Amino acid sequence: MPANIPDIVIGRLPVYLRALTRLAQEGHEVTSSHELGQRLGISSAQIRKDLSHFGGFGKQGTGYQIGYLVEQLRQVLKVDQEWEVALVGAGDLGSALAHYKGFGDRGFRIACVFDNSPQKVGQRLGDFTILSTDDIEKNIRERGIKIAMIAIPAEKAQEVADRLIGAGVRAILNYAPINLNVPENVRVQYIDPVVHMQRMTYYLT
Amino acid sequence: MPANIPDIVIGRLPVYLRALTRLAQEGHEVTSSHELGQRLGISSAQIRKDLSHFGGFGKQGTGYQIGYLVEQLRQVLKVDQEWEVALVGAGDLGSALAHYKGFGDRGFRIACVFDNSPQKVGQRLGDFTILSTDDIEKNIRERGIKIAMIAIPAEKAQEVADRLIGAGVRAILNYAPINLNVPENVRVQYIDPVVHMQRMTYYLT
DNA sequence: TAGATTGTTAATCGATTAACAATC
DNA sequence: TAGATTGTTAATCGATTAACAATC
Repeated sequence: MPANIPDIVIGRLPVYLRALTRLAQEGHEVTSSHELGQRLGISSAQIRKDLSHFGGFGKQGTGYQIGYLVEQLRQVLKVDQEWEVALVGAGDLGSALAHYKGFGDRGFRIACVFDNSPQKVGQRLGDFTILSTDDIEKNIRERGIKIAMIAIPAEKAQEVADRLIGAGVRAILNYAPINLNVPENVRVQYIDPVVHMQRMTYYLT
Repeated sequence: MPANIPDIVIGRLPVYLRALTRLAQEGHEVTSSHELGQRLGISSAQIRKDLSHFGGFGKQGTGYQIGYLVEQLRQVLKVDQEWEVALVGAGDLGSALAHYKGFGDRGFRIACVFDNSPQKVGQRLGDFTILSTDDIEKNIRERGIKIAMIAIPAEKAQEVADRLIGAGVRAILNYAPINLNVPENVRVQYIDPVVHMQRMTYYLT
């Protein structure tokens, strides 16, 4: 396991993995840095450089065996296993996430769903029974869950994050439109559709 | 309007804007690059440099008037107006987006919702009547819509994107787990929860 | 062999940070 | 005035790209 890989490189690997999986679905068995780069709109040199941090996965003259490269990237990203994920928030967005079928074959499985509304606690949501947010610590700790998704209003997000982290969570996907303050051994990714759209309006005439 | 601002700078402005709005909600009237940087986990120098691309918004010794800075950033990002947004896909995720209350005061309003399922077309979804995807071109063009959200399966996403773009859309928020090929005058932002989580598992022990 | 493509090095390009004069 | 903080310059740091020997 090589050390000190730039985070920006790590950030591109899941995109490569997704594109490679799709190439495989389309029946391709081999690809090249040029082909992949063209699909993703990035340079072939960048792809080769990124991959070379982890080893030589290709062959001169022919390129990359897609199946093999997918396997290697899964290992690098540690998604050659299934991570249990906690979901906090059973509103519209939380429900959509709970029903989403796309986690399983990419390394994740929602393991429990929390909500703080007494009306919702005990109700079924897809395959889950909604648990009280009071039970976050107990459940997270017992199952050893390291990853959580936060899909609640901004006002409660920091408090919930603190509790998740206290219970052992080390990676948070935050849908609440607010920045979280977390210790440096905890990683956060943000999804806020408005932030993403505001980033594009600048370029509209 | 200054030219040639790095895109990475543009990408941070919505995050600044969100944090400033929250500071205002909390009752602050003034802030500094240090305070804002601390909240966001970035350096004060970066914030000052980023803002300085667009003008001197602060005052030595005292910092930034939050209300004024919010106003200026909204202008820079062109979200001092309300953009009409088309939503394609009325599944779980599309429904969650259609019901989301957080667009309005940040510059966006969903204007129409499309789905290709005959069962759904004509049904109500929140304030909308679901339209057939066959009518995408007509509606987008008539209303002059420039922004769209795609919340459909990967298989149909490229085709829908092509049609949206053909009808005049110039910015796409893509929730489908696939890379889109678009002309260079069209901007795309990607939201794929799995990609975001795979970016974090690398760091988990 | 001839053509293609990798992995890697060096050069270029761009972004971040440190530092400080200006000034509120 | 004294303390604080901006806007900006120069220095540092890091990422991307170009180029090519190696080799399939």
